[in-house]
Amino acid sequence: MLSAMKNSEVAEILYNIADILEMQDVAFKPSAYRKVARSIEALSEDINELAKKGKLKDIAGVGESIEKKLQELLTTGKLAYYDKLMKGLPKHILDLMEVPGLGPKKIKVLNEKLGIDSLKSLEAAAKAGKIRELEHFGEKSESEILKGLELIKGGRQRMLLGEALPTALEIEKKLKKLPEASAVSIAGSLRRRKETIGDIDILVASKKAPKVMAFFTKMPEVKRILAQGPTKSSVIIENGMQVDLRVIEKNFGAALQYFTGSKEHNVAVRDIAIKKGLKINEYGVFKRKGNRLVAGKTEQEVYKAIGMQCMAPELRENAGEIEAALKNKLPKIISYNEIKGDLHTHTNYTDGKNTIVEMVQAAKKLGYEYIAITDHSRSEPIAHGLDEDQLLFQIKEVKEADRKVKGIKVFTGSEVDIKGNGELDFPDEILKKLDIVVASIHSRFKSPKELMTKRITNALENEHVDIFGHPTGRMIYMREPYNVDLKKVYRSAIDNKVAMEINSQPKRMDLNDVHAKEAKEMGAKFVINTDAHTTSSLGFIQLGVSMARRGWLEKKDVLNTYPLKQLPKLFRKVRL
DNA sequence: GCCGTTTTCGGCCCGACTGTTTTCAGTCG
Repeated sequence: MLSAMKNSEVAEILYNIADILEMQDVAFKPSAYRKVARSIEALSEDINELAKKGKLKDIAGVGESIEKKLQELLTTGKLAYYDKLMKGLPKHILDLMEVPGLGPKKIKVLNEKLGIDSLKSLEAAAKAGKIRELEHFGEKSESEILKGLELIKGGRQRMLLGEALPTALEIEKKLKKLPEASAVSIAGSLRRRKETIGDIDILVASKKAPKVMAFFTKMPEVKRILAQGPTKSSVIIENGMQVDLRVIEKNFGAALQYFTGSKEHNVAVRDIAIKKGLKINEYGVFKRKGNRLVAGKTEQEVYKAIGMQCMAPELRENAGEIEAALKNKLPKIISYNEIKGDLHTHTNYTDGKNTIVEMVQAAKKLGYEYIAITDHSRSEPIAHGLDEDQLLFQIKEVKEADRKVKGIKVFTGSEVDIKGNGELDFPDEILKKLDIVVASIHSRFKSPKELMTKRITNALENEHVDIFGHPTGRMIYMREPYNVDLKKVYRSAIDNKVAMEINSQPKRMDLNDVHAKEAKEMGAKFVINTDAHTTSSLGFIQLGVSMARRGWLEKKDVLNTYPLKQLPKLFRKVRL
């Protein structure tokens, strides 16, 4: 049987088509294909589902011709048009698109003049000094190509939000101290709190751009300057991250809106502006006739000028927020200070680093009203999972900590392993002694979809389970999510009053934004937890909240935003 | 190839930076 194509695979083929057409000097079609590719990447639904419902044309940018091609691709796994385009082409030539600074046009020249058709032949030609001899290329382009090739070999990938954010905040802080800077903000995907970040974007308002640029490019952590102009500079800092700085003189709001993106969001926003006879760029909102400035000081002003509600950066992905903002129907998404407690934490009883009391005191310091101690169960030998006796012993100590540390409620709990057969790692008479039970998968990740789905729904049907921990099991860049029918899992969680976890570990961030939004639309409830193994990682909660915000979750959807005294209504075993 | 409260034909988001030119094309975000 033909295995279904993923949205990302379909998008990649469309991107490839666009690149090939551009090499052939075909006008406008490339951007048409790219637009559809971007729409498909941003879809929250499986494109195969859309195809089944005959709704491919609902995808932005899809017309008759591309609809037919998508149908062919999704039903047969092949696309004659694409094969035909690829036929006359060297097999690996599209790999060259990965080299920074090379696009379809330059690749075409390299291929025609030097016969370059792969990364390997590109490197050989560059090292032999042949590229500098080409028209419109020079020594500099040649050495940039070699640097680019090194970068690809190093496999530099996007960094995790949890890694990029602290670095960016440091740099932002330094820039804020400059007397020449009247406003400073992180922008780009980092401001939108995407789970992975390509590079750090920072925006500064200043009338003395050269001074700001000089300070920025001379910061001690700068290792290499990639570009430096009067309004834009790019550097690589010592930990390998790329940081881009933009300086603008005025209308900070317009610039911030522009550089926050996403690109898809901005294209859609500009489209609306055009229809209203307006033009939006980083300098402001202008009347198309006469070029008169009508807005730009703040982001609110920019959105208002085109008849939209202003929305949090986390929502700007062209995933429905534009339509909602036009109708004044944006959700009131959860704020960063509304979490009242953490319901998934570990201690040195298992693989955590701190004692129960240390964890409790750290939670109190964050202003929490409650915390649950949920160490691993016995099936987790790697994490030194507790057996029944050890757990019973720990329960006593947790209760003691609850009495000892005033001003915060400490719940007993466990992160119970869901075994291969869907049974839980502790019997019911143990589970019912606990206030909070988090059920999670830690083994047999490769179970087939049906089995995995059944395994999970079985576990969620146990009346003692409160939370389904890190629901997809993915680890960013390290482990794919397990194969599971998530809709059935959400349904089971809703029916059994189990909350879906948004796990805030930087590598997990699980559920992610798209899944959380889907689950919410079906009626699921959530908890945002850190799964902290140290006192300091309780701070990861901010990452989980950002994921929830990106998933359009509101305060009422997230159970650990409720005050302590309401918890017995929300969780079955919690007693105060 | 797509799309329509400027249009069913004739437009397509837009500006900065780079390297190569000597006024600009390509790339990037």
